Amino acid sequence: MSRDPDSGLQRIILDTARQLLTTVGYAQLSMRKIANKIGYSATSIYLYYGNKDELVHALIDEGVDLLYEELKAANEKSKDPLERLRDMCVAYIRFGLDRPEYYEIMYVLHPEYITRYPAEKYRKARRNLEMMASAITDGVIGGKFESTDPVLSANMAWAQLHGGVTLLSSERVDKRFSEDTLIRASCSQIIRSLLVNPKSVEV
Amino acid sequence: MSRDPDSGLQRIILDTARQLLTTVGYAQLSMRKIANKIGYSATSIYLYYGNKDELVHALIDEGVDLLYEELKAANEKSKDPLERLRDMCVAYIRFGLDRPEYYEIMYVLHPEYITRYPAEKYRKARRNLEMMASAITDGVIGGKFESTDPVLSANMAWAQLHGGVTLLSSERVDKRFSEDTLIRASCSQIIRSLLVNPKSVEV
DNA sequence: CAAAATGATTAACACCGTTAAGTTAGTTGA
DNA sequence: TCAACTAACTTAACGGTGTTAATCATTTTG
Repeated sequence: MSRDPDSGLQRIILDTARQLLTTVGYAQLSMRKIANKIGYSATSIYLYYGNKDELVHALIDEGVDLLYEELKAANEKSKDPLERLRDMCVAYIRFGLDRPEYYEIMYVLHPEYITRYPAEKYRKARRNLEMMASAITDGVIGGKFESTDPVLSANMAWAQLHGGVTLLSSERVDKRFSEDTLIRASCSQIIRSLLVNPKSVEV
Repeated sequence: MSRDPDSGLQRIILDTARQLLTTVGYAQLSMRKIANKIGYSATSIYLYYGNKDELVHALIDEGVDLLYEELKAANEKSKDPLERLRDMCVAYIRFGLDRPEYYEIMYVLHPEYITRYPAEKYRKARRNLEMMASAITDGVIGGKFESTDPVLSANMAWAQLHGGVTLLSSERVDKRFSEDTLIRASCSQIIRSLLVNPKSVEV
């Protein structure tokens, strides 16, 4: 399984899987559908991916990179830790709402699934959280933020963001509030919880 | 479908479905397994539940009631809005972690699923959030809390709690932090975001 | 040239939700 | 009493799923 990454068919499989994922969603993504679409038999996929897990893990990988790029761009837009954090929060939620299929396989799918996710890839996924943690740390150093444990704070921020994304995109949240209202509220909630002087709520 | 709720077999089906849900989890819950366990054919279930959705919705219903009882108990333990809210937050997270299968079908499962969830049941599910909102409102009236929109604040709190539950129970969260640490941090995060005077962080 | 490796296939297994048709037993009404 | 009807349940089947084993060409290598 998983031989030369560029051996033609493997790339085609991954491309088709990605396309199906983003069009019909994970629930409708099947080995047979991928195979049909490219004119191969379903079992051919198993020559390049040991099982469906491996294939989805490859897609998760892409999602992690995609999110990383978004977060990095947000993080580099400004020098101010507060703005960096705020922009990253917005970028995170936007990613979750704009690419729900990626978000689903990355962060929503069954725990069983993620258990089998290789440890090395785990580390890459953690970069994203670390980037937020370092913005918080910078804010603390700069005296604008207050946090006894920036990593814990980053995890709390993540929980807030993740909860927001999932409740929003599953339409479980109160429809009286617009998407924009909820995004703003989430971000200012996170920022305010870190500010030394929360009176300045110009988020 | 869904005739007399107490027509014997219907109850047995629901009981067995619940038992399978809590033992093997939703992913392993199938019509055929339920049927096998009670010695009937799978199609017999369709005499009492139109499809798997209906059956799962009945289970979701139970979960909603279960959570409601927990939240109500927490809400009635004290008169102080802050304590009420704090206890409800803890109760919510505990429910999510102690009954992950219920929590999954209630709040994690595919959006498609919840779309088909009947509107009347939706209302019942909303009671839970309203109870938190009213504790916040009481806190605002009492002058301890600050919130321009208690319902929005309740939704933010919910997002934080939901994010915490899902990240924790899917073990996506940093393992350096104990479950207890994360629960405490989530709750104090929520409370602090509402306090007029956040200096008193004795949560 | 024969042997081995490569890349793909077909057939099959064991599941899944669901539908249609059939069976069996019990009740009702003329 | 006996035919008609109804309720409760079953079997068979459809189309779908992930996955494995066996097979068949084709190409590469010794």
